[in-house]
Amino acid sequence: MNKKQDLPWDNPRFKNWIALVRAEKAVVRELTRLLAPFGLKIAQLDMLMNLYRHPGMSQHELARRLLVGRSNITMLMPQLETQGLLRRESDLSDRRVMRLYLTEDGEDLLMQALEVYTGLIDRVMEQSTPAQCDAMGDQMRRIIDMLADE
Amino acid sequence: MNKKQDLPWDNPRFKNWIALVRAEKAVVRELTRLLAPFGLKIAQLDMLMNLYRHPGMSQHELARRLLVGRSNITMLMPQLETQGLLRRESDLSDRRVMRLYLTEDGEDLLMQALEVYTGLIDRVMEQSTPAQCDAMGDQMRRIIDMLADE
DNA sequence: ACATATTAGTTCAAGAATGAACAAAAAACA
DNA sequence: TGTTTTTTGTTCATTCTTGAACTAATATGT
Repeated sequence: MNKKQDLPWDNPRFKNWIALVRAEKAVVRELTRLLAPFGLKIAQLDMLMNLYRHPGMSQHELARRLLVGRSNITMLMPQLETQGLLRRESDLSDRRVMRLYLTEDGEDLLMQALEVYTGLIDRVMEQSTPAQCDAMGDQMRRIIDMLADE
Repeated sequence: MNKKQDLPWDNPRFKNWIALVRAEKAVVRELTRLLAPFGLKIAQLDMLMNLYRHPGMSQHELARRLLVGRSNITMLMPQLETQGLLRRESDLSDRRVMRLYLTEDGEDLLMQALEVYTGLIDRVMEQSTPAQCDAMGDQMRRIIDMLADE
């Protein structure tokens, strides 16, 4: 009922969520711009970051962690492999899985790109106090847990 | 220098930002799922929402507001028009611009979809107190302002 | 052991989003 | 007025992402 009265724009929660989406989009845009000189896209940087932290990850694990389809990983592999940023090795104990490792070049490029990334995030997050920033992060982690589907 | 010591994962700001990105992605995933029964995609819902608030918007204004390219709007138009959700009228005083208006059907569908959308956001935002939620929204708006490019 | 799941990765076709190049209309300016 | 710039929207080629169908390898259950 009351269709006109409870429009979402009057709902603080909704308005704040929309702000979050727009902020995220703006940062993604800027990050894309900053990464271009490295020949890297965000999706690729995400992969490198995850492989740095968890060397030997399988493609399936990587896909799950990045919230993308398995086929997406397959499609992105050739680029990263021919760029020499990572290498794939068949797992000997389970011949279905491919284990992924950064190369030296991949690690070097990652470090350079991360400096740009953290620089941007620092600038962005300086808009808030550390306490606010942490509170926001906690909120986000609660949301992630709530929607975790498995 | 100190490459290993200032890794971004030890940086609270960075960690919190990553959480935000993951939370946003999770919500987008869930929303996509919830909108499927309406035959709507998020991009289309965004357009309907903006046209509801600002009837008669031009495609260019809409693109800027949604942070997408102008061509993107052009490509999405045929779907929404043949679905009968909106109509386009040439502006008489400036024959370059197309003015966009929701149809009755578009408005009806929008209201139904918005109920689902706000329901999800309410559930998601219930993870925080109203004050925390507002604080987060303020942070996001500061970020948007900071990155506003024009 | 053997038939039946399930799982990892690939292939393929389709849908979205982008940016560059373009046409038409309007604005700016001389 | 007439020329040049800007602006609006479209077209097109390209890239990214997805999901379904498929193969090969492993698990499960009897």
